[in-house]
Amino acid sequence: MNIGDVSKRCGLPPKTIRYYEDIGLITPQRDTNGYRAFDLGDMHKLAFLGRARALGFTIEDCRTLLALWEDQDRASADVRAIAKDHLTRIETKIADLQEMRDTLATLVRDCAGDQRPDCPILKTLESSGPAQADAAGNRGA
Amino acid sequence: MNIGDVSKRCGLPPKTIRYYEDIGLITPQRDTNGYRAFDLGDMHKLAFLGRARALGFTIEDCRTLLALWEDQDRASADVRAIAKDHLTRIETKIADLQEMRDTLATLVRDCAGDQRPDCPILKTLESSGPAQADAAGNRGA
DNA sequence: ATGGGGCTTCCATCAACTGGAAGGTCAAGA
DNA sequence: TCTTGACCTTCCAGTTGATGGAAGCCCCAT
Repeated sequence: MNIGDVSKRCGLPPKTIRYYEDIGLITPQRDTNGYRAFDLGDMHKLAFLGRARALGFTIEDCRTLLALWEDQDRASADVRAIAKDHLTRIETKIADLQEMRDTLATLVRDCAGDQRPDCPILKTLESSGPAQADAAGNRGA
Repeated sequence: MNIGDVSKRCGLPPKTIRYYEDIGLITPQRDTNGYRAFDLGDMHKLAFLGRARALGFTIEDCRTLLALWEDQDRASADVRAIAKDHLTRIETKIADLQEMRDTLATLVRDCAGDQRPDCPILKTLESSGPAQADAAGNRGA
C-alpha cells in the first residue's frame, strides 16, 4: 500500500503519516522506487494512533500506549494509569474553560454592544484583581 | 520602572513582557543604560493583557482589544463581537473535551487495572470506527 | 512524449511563550 | 577599590503536532 491508500483507509492525512514515521511511531518498508510500502500492521498502528489522538492523548502517551498494545505481557494497570492521568488533565482543562466561559458569558450578557463606548468587558479587563496566574492553565496545553 | 518591578506588579514573567514588546503590544522607553523604562501606562496595558490572556483571548484578540480600549470613540459592539466569538470557541472546546472525558471515564471505569493484559482501553483504540476526524478539534487550538 | 497525478525530501510556519548562554550594569559590602 | 550577586540586555533554540509549499522523481494512460 502506498501512503495515499493508507491515508484514505485510516483517515490520517499523508503529511501526518510521514510525520509519525519521522518521530518513530511507525517504520514502514520502502519499495525499490523509494515509496513507502505499508503493510496491514502499519495500517492498524496508524488507525490506533488516530483514535488515541482523537481521545486527546499526547504523542508521547500514544507512543507508550502503542508499545503496551504490542506487548502481550503488559499489565492493564499500566494502560489504565496513563488513561487516568489523561482523564485528570482533561477534567482540569474543562474546569478552567468553564470558569472562563462563565466570566465571559456574564460580560457578554452585560455589554450593550451598541455604538456607545461604555463597555463592561473592557472595564473588567482594565481592573479586576491581579492579572497573573493564568486561570486557564493553557500556557503549556 | 525596570522590567522586574513591572513583572512583580502585573504578574507577568519578564520573558513574557519582553515578548509582548517584541510583537508590538507595548513599546516602553529605554534608559540610557539600555534598560527598559516602563511607565504606568505600560504597566496598565500589561495588566490588561494579563487579564485578557487569562480569559483565553488570543494574542491577536488582545491586540484588537487593547486598541479598542485606547480608542475613546470605540463602539462597545466591536468589543462584544470579539468576546462573543471567543465565548463560542470556548464552548465548542468544552463540548469536545466533555466528549473525550465521557469516553475516557467509561474506559477507565471498565479497565481492571491489574497485572493481566486484557484491557478495554486498548481494545477500543484497536478498533472502534474510523480513526479520523479528531473529535477534540484541538489540532489548531 | 506528454500530461497529470502521486510520491519523495526539505524547509518554513503556526501560538505563545520559555530556557539558556554570553555578556553589560548597578548597588552594597569588605 | 574590588568583588559579589542580582539585575538587565540580546539572541538562538526548543516546545506540540502538525501543515503548507517548493523542487523534483515516478508511473500510467493517452
